[in-house]
Amino acid sequence: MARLIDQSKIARIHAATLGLVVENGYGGASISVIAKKACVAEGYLYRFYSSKQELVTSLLYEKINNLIVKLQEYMVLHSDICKVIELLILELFDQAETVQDEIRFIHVLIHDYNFQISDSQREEIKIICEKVIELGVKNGQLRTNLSTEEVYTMGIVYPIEFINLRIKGFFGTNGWNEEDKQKVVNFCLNSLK
Amino acid sequence: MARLIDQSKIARIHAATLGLVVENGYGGASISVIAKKACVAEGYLYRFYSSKQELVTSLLYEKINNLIVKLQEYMVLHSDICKVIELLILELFDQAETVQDEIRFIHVLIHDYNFQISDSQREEIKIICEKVIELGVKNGQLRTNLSTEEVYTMGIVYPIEFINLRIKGFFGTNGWNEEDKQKVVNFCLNSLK
DNA sequence: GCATCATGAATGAACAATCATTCATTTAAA
DNA sequence: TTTAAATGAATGATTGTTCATTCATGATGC
Repeated sequence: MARLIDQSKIARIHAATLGLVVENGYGGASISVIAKKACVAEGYLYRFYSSKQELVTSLLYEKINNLIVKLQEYMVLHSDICKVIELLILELFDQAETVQDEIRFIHVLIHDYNFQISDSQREEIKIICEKVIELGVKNGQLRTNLSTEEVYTMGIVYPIEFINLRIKGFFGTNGWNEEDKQKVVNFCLNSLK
Repeated sequence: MARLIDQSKIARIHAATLGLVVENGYGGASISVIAKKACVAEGYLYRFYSSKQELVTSLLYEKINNLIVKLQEYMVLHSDICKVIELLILELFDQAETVQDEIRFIHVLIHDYNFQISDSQREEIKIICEKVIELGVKNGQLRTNLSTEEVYTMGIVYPIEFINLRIKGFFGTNGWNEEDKQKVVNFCLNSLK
């Protein structure tokens, strides 16, 4: 038998891809640069992915799925829908603090025209949003005429957009503190109440 | 004397660039394709721009400036700050309806890592947001503890994001009607009240 | 325990395609 | 005739991808 596949190489390719996409966008993350950063041969990733597009897409799928799973866990644990939304937003901040790249990776690719969230994930997100509305309305925590888009936008898009504004220092302020986080939570929740 | 510069060629280059960036993103809008679509020689645009980046950047600058000017006009005409915000959001919808590409062009590039709004424009936007807060608080139409980011996000980013969600048919619905537009206006205004 | 073989993990030079950019040349109007 | 507008073939760098080759190691026979 031949030697075993070195899993650390794959992990390194993943990490390098993530970092380079975040830093330079999809176009700026070329195979040769990814391979160099991962200390791996240029053609190596083609043993696992049929193309650069597939590599990045599968990575995106995974990161989004992590969020979906987290969100579903919250919904199982809490009947208080405001708590669920708060936990989700704080999770986004938390990821941005600890593994900053992951949240920016999603942010970059979600707005890139080479990509789109898979239909199944989009459907999952839609269903979750509808469940949020149903539960929130039932126990009187949310407005009755909420749309899927409003929940999605204020639960995910707004916080991610805020985080990126702060990471880029768009209005001169970099980073955030506990008060900022709570302010975002309240802002998003209020808009849905 | 030699002949005069054919202005329609420049206009065609602009239009082609806009359309292709919207359709395929910055990376997908190559010089050769732009030139082909504009029915112009490949190297022609270099008579007016020193690079592809400069061409696209100046186009972005112009489109954003149009919005800033529109917004400033609204603020001169109306002391009712809610009316100003409503007009701005309706203008975004209007542009999306009539010259769909312009609003998508901004949306694509604003999230592309090859670009950023110029410092001067960013400063202008910041100042306008602060003025909105000042006026809105003075006549009791807006909350007292509003941040620049909240005004910017709900006045511009949210509507643009909504429009793109609908253009892409993200949740299955394409386009919008008058009721949708008013709902967005109300949603954004309420979040700032 | 050691040498050998067979396997497939890993490499990286080579490929064609495409990229942005240049500039000698052509063209047409002043 | 003069001038500069306009062209588009050519350039060199870079792209994603391929595949013949190399290399490390687990299995096998002694």
